[in-house]
Amino acid sequence: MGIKEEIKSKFDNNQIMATVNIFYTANWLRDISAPIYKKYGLLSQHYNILRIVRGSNPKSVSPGYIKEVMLDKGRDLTRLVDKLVKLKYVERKLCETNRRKMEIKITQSGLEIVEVVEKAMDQLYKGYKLTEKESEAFVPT
Amino acid sequence: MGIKEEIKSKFDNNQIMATVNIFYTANWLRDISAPIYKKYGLLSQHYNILRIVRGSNPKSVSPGYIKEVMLDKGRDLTRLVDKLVKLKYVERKLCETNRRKMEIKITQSGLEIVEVVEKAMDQLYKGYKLTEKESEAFVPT
DNA sequence: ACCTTATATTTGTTATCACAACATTTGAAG
DNA sequence: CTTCAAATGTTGTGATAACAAATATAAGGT
Repeated sequence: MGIKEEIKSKFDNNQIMATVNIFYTANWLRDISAPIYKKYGLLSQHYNILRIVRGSNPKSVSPGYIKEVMLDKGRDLTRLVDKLVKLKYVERKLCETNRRKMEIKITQSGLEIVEVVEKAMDQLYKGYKLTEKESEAFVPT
Repeated sequence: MGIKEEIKSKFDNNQIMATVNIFYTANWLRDISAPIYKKYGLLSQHYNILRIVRGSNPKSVSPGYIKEVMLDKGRDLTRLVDKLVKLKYVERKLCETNRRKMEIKITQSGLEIVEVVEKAMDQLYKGYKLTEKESEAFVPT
């Protein structure tokens, strides 16, 4: 195998190993995060939605918008939001001007819960270590 | 804010952004991989199990062992294996010497299917681009 | 107005996840 | 030998994921 092929093969191999490790790391992150969300009866996706809805507060947002910007594409958004409604973290009502749309708005207790979870997550993130190399490599440029 | 705090804060921030991006990347990888698995009636976890079982072939392995080494901790291993048994990709029988254990062994068609999926995944991996920096950063040293 | 197509979200269904409870077998202490 | 804790898997159950189909509204053309 010539030098070029060798480099290429090394790169392919790195790419595959990296892919595996990304899966592994993401699963690990999910597993250490889940208990925190769970403490408040949420999934990471609920938290993600709450942050999105908070981001536009006091304007309300539509499910379609949420779906667009979610980290993990919300394939079952209606029922995720159902739960947040039931927990009274968001309110949902028909849009007056376009009756196909729903308007979703975060409540006061929604705001409070996001903040609490946010702090817990910050603590968690401080507790684990990505190497600086890993962190920097994964910050989009 | 002094220079030290600034650096630390930058690092914290990088770490959080990296974390978000790992989630994002992992979800993306999952989404582009899923259709390939699906084509053969599998989930990524099934594929992961098949590769593990193949790894020990012709020796058989126990569910406990699979659980240990799986990328995504198999929380419901029995039923994941159930499906592989139903598809005739593995065989499962009681261990003679320790009747608490099960012995799981890959079949010929299991071997074939892994190889096919493996090739499809290789093709996929060649089609997308992690930067070299990303790949290298995520190869464990 | 009426028909067709596009948009926005919900619902139905099957399979899977997550977690706890259960069952069986083993090994070891008394 | 009997009893009991640990090891190993399985099963039950409610919640969620994935995907297709259904509903409802809007918009545009004729």
